[in-house]
Amino acid sequence: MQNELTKEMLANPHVSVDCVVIGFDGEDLRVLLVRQIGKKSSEMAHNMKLPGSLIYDHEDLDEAAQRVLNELAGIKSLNLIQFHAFGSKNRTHDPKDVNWVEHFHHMDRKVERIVTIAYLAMVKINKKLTQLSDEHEACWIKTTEIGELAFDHNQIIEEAFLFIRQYVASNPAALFDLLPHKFTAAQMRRLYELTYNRKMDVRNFHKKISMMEYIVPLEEKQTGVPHRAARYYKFDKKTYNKIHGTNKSFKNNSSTL
Amino acid sequence: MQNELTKEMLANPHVSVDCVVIGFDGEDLRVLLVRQIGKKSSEMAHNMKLPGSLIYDHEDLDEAAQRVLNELAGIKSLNLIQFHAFGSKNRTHDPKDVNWVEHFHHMDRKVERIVTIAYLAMVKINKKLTQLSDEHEACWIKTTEIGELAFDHNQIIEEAFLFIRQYVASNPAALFDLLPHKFTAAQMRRLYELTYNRKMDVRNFHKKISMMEYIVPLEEKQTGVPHRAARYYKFDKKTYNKIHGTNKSFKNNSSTL
DNA sequence: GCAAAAGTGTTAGAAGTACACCCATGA
DNA sequence: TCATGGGTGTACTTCTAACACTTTTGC
Repeated sequence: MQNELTKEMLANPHVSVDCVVIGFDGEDLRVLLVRQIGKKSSEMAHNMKLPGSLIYDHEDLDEAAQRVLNELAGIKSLNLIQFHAFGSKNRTHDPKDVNWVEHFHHMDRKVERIVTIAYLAMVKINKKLTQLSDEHEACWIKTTEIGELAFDHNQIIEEAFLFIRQYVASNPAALFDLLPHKFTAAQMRRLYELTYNRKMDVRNFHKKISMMEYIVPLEEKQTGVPHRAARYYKFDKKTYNKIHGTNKSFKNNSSTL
Repeated sequence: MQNELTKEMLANPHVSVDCVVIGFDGEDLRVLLVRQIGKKSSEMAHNMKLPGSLIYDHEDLDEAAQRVLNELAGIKSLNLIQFHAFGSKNRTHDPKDVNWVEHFHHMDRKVERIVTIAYLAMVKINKKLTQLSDEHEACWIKTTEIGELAFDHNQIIEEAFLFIRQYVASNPAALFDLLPHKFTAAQMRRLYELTYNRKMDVRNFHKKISMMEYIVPLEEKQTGVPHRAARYYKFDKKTYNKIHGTNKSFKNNSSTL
C-alpha cells in the first residue's frame, strides 16, 4: 500500500530511517518487526526487519520516521527519539537486502551505501495496536526470540536497549509509556528489572512507589487470579510534570558530584 | 590542502559529518571552529563553521569524522562520539552555505538536502594542538563568544553540550579528557561547575576528590602565583578502569530505583 | 488447606549537603 | 601588610540495601 502512495516521490537513495518500537506485554519486552515484502517464510523470526524506509526529499528525518510507522504498522503520532546513525559501508553487504531496497522503492539504479538514522519509540501494546499490527503484517517479537534480521538491524536493536537505560535515567517518565494505563506494582517492577537487568527488592520497590506522588494507587484490583489480587496504579503525568519540570535546557539539572 | 587529497574520491552528496571538538582552557570551555574557505573576514566569530565534510563512498561515518579533523585541524586519532543526526530539509536554506559546499567539494550538480551526523570530541588544548590549529586556520572560540555559524551549527553545538551532561553521568572519566595531565582542584571544580551549570561547595568537592582513588595528588604545586600555591593532581586511568570496569554491556549497570 | 503471588517496617551504613575560618604567596 | 585564592572538619539529612513473615485468592 505504501508503494502506491509514495512511488511518485523522490527517494533519497543514501539516507533511511529505521524505527525500534518497543512494547511491554506485562512479562517481556517486545520489538515491532515487519516482513521483508516478497519474502514469505514459515519461520516467524526470519526474513524480518525493523520498520524503515529511505527518506523522501520533501520530509525531515523525524517526519520520515513518523511516516514509516504509519505506513508499515498503522501507528500515528507517537514520541520518537532519534538515538543513533548507522553508516558502515558494510551494512548493505547482503545482496538480498540490496535487492529488497531496490524492489521496494522501485529504484532504477544500484543501491550503494545507505546511512540510516535510527529512532526509538516506547509504546503500550494494546488491542488497537495489535489489531493495526496484524493488518500490516507487523508483529511483536520477544527480545529473547529475535532471529537474524536484515541489514544491521540486530545491532540497531542492541544499541536501542543500551540507549534506553541512559535515557530513562534522565527521563523517568519514559517507562510509563510502556506500561498499560492501569498497572500493578509487579508489572512495574518486572519492567524495571528488565531495563536495569537486576533483581529489585520487593519491599524497597513498594516504598519507592509510595513516595512517588505521580504514581497513584487506584481502588481497582485484579480479578480472577488464583492468589491475592494486586492493586492497580496509574501514572499521573500532570503531577509528574509539576515535580520534574518540562524543560530540557542546559540549566536546572542536578549532578552527583 | 585537503582538496588535493580528496578531489578524486566520490563524495556522497547527501551525507556529511560535523565534529564538535570541545576544549577547556582552565577557565572556559572552547569549541574548535574553522573558516568557510574563500571567506575572509576581519571579525573573528563570523563566517565560521564546525569542522565537517561530505562523506566519501569508501569510508564509514566514524572514519569520515576522523579524516575531517585530521584534514581541517591536524588532529589525529582521538575519541569521537557520534551524538546526533541533523537532517532538517531547511538546514541548507542559506545560499552561501550551499555555494560553499559546491565550491569546496568541486561539485557539478546542485546540492540538495544534506543529512549530517554530528560527532563530539573532548580534548586537552595543549601547545601541540594550538600550533596545529593555527597552521590550519582553525581556532578555539569560547562558548560564550560563538557568533552566528554556517548551516545549523549553532544548534549542533547546543545539542552537543546537552549531550555531554548525560554522557558524563555514565562516563565520569570523560571530563578528564578536557583537563591537562596535571590539574588543580580549582580547575577541576570549574569544569564541573560549567558542565553542570551550578556552583559546587569547595569543601565537599575536596572531600569527593580525596575519595576518588583514581585522582592522585602530586607533590608538585603551582609556582609564581600571587597566593597560596595549589596542589596538582593527575587522573589515573588504570585505577579508574579497575574500579569502573571497561565494559559497556547491557549488564552490570546500576540504577537509582 | 494448599499453592501462588501480594503486601508490609525496621535498621544500619553510605552518600550528600550546609556551613566559616586559617594558610601561603607575591606585590 | 594586604589582597588573593587554597585548603580544611563536623553535624545533619537523605538515600540505599538487607532482610521474613502474614494476607488473599482460586482450586
